[in-house]
Amino acid sequence: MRIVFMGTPDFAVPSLEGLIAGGHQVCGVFCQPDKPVGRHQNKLQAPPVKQAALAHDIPVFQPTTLRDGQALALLKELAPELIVVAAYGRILPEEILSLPPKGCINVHSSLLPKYRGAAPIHWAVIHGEEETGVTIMHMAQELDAGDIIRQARTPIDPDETVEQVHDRLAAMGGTLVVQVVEEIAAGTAPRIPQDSSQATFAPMLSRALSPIDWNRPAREIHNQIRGLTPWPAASTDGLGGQTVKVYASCCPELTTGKAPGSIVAAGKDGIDVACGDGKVLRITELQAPGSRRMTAGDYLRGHPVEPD
RNA sequence: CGCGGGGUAGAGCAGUUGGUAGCUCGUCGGGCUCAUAACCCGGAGGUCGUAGGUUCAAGUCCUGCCCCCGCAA
Repeated sequence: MRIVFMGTPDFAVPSLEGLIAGGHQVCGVFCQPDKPVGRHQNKLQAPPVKQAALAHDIPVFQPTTLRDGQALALLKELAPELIVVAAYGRILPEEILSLPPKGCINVHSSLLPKYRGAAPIHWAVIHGEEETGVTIMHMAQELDAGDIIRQARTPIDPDETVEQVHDRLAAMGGTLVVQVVEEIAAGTAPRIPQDSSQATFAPMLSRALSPIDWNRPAREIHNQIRGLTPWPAASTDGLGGQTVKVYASCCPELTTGKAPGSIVAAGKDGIDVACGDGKVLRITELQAPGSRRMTAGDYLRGHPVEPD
């Protein structure tokens, strides 16, 4: 099938490559403009999808807006039968949604109608969900509200990080989207309306989510930590008077009578902190200001932490 | 030139006004112990990121370069 692909970050790459490997004619790729990424210089970096597209000699387009008519004209020229969108990061106007004869489909990393929005994987982990998945849907005007074509499910391990889940879902999306495109070509694709009354929203992350509230249960803090790594990362300012970012933790089945936030123990296995439910959260990987990310054991050699 | 922090032993850190390079952990050897991630004694391991400069003397002051990190994205 003749397809235009729209996507930007890592998550979208397996979908693009799946379509290419599936023998489809990807006649053009849209992604966000290159953005400065340099620390000291204003270097621009091509998004992962652009790099993948160029590696396959597919034309790449990076419009700053889809609403000035140029994007529409360009798409008419490309004349795709279908547009496939995966984490493009931009809302498609109605005139584009209605352009391709076979419509526009989207690869979304949650089990819709749950977790509509920009950061579905993160919020699923933060909320301690035991299962998530990918959804391929027809796109509608309302964000992530279109009719579902297919879903694939996967369990979330209680100690998995958002990065691990992300990579698995990206791969699943790449497989499932190819299957769906085949069904659309064959005219056998199902079309299941979402129950919008069950919808939840997963907004973009920000550093405002970072501070750890030790009054919360250990398990919830653990979910926060593994859901925010590596960015924006959970943080706490209790250690040695400085704010540290916490990248990894575990929940040993230990209880304590100490006040939430107190250091229960500090050793090479990690730093044990008392939580609101009387249980202990063990910090296993962290980062001090101006320093690099390291294990708790390494951190303790140069930053003595005494139990309270 | 977007702002700022930093590169010192295998790891993590300290090093005051320039004057013999230190701490904790690890490591090696020995001791104690039923035993141990415990304790005691002893040892090895660093051209202080790199290239120059100032100085009787530079980890420390000056300049260029490389790399890492935070903010910002």
